[in-house]
Amino acid sequence: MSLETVRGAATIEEVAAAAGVSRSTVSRVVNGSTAVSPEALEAVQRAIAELNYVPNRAARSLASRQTHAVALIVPEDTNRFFGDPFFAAIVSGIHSCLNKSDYVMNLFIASDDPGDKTTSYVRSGAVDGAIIVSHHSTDLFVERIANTVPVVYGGRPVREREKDYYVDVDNVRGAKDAVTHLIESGYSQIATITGPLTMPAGIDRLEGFRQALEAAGLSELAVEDGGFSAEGGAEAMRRMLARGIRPDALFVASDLMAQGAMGVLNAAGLRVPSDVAIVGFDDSPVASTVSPRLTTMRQPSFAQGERMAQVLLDRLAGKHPRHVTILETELVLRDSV
Amino acid sequence: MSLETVRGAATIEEVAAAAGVSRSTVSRVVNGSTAVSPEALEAVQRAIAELNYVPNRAARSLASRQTHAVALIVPEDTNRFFGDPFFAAIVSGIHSCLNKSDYVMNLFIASDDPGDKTTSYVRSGAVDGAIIVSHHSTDLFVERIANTVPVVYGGRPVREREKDYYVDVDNVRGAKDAVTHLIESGYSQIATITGPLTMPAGIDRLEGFRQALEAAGLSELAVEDGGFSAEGGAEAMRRMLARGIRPDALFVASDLMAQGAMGVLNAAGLRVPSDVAIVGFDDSPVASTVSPRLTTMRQPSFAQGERMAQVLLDRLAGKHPRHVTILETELVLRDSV
DNA sequence: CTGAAAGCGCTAACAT
DNA sequence: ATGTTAGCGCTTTCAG
Repeated sequence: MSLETVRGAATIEEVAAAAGVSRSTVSRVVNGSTAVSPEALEAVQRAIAELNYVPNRAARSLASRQTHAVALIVPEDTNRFFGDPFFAAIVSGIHSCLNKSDYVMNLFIASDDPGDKTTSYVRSGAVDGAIIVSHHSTDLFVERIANTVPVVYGGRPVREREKDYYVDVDNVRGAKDAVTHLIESGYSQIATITGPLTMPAGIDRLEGFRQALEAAGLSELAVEDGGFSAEGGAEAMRRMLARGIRPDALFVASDLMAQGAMGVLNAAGLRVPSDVAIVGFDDSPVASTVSPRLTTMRQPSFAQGERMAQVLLDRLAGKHPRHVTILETELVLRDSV
Repeated sequence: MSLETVRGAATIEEVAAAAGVSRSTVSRVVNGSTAVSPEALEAVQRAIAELNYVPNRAARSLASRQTHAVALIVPEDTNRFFGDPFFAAIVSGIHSCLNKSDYVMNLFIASDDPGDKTTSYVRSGAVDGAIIVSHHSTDLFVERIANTVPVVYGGRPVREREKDYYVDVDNVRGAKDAVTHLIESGYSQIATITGPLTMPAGIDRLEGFRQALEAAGLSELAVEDGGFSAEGGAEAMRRMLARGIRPDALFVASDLMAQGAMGVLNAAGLRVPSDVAIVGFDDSPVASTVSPRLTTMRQPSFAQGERMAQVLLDRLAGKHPRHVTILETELVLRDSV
């Protein structure tokens, strides 16, 4: 017994002894039960402070069947995840919300994970719930996870089910407004660089693009997939140019892709916005870094992250939050259109 | 008992029953012990597959006193952390190494918040070890964590102790080589924009700057702190210009700061490299994005992350890795000098 | 308001 | 090679 204390970790038993009460009472104090006399409370608190007691998480979790941890699961490859400011903002928001609670966050970058560590981690009871951001339609394990613990999705799930909880931005509306701005600015030869059309965000923004065009009686000049990355955006732009297509305006479904596209345009001797106007999406940090600064549709990613965490926390607390939250976007006017 | 199975989680007991063996044998199979007969192994594996058994992490951790999790602790404000490609590369490296092992990573963005969730998380036995990246001299909780579990630092710790384990790049040497390159290119009016001088990386790169100057018999023109951020770099540049200082070359201790500085230089009508040559540090993605593309000292951040994780894993496995690993940098010639 | 007792699901000696 | 036996440190009925 004293052998165990070698490692320095005081147990609830030792605290109980020091305070002259039973383990149960210490447990009540630790867990904030009101049914404790002031004297006992006082004694226990002193003992805890003296012994520098921190409850063992595994033991607590085993007994209570709760972990007070949530998984943040990102089915992307590592580079994409860490390179994309969109994720940065989402994670910040989640972290900000969780930080006010007594939950901790476990980050999983799940795609490069053939052994499916993520799924078995979740199924091992290591977390009480999960937040899943940006899953493609090809991600099979998502369902297995959703069958194991409460899940909140970032963005509309690929195959939406009635019981799904998610927080999304109004991508259709945002894209439509962005393109409408282009049209109202006098452009009519409008092409788009999309995200992957396996992702709802990619699909929805393309849909908004088309709605705006249709509402104005215009037809789409070109649609290229840029995969939501700077390099993909550059390639999409190259393909478009190679096909001899010369838009007077471009709706690019993410700022990162817009950055890539602008580089290619630049190299081709085309000026922004005089030759080609561009409106991006996200308002990520690069939007104000590139030259000319990018006019873009701002996406409230931080708020989205916060909200996702809050919805999950509410569910875990037994409350009944709304299944779907849609956040609005906002056009930020800069110099590229 | 059958009430428990409602949640669907099979226990080791159920697997044992299904396989017709004892719990111990199942445990041996799960943990890869060789002392199991082929028949038993076969039976247990089948039972595991049939019951979809995943060991409960809390129970396993409680009994074995190991968690197979490590904390990645980043004592930075969240925006800095996610905005900086340097961290992105480090974390990718860590993730890459951990992913090959059976350890999982718990990400902690430790605020200086006195509530100190991170510390108590670590002290609760939730992780077997920790990786701590980029701590300032002001971060108090670092020591408490290092006293609780094995720690590996990213970068030389502020107050280095003999027993510390860390992985760093050779900042002094790298900075010295960068500045030497400037000198050999014929520049002599050389100023620097440093990182925070509360951080070893900031201190060491300044030291290298001075060593190169001294070796060439030159004196330093100006030293401004740019705080390792783009905005800070811009401000540092503004201050320098406002003081009437006109370097012919600049050593900027991070590419992000160099980007900021270049914007200011540009706005002031100064051309790079004809008016002011610049060498950066990091070789972060922006280095090849800015115009002109930045000559910079490449830092092997991904490798650094990988190595940090490996050192920690080795320690946890009872091996005795070297306390200190220093990785070399490499000058990448582009267009800014 | 408090304590006793019974596990939570698993590992790890120790026998056999 | 396998089973038996104790716990790991905590929560949680259940009595009192």
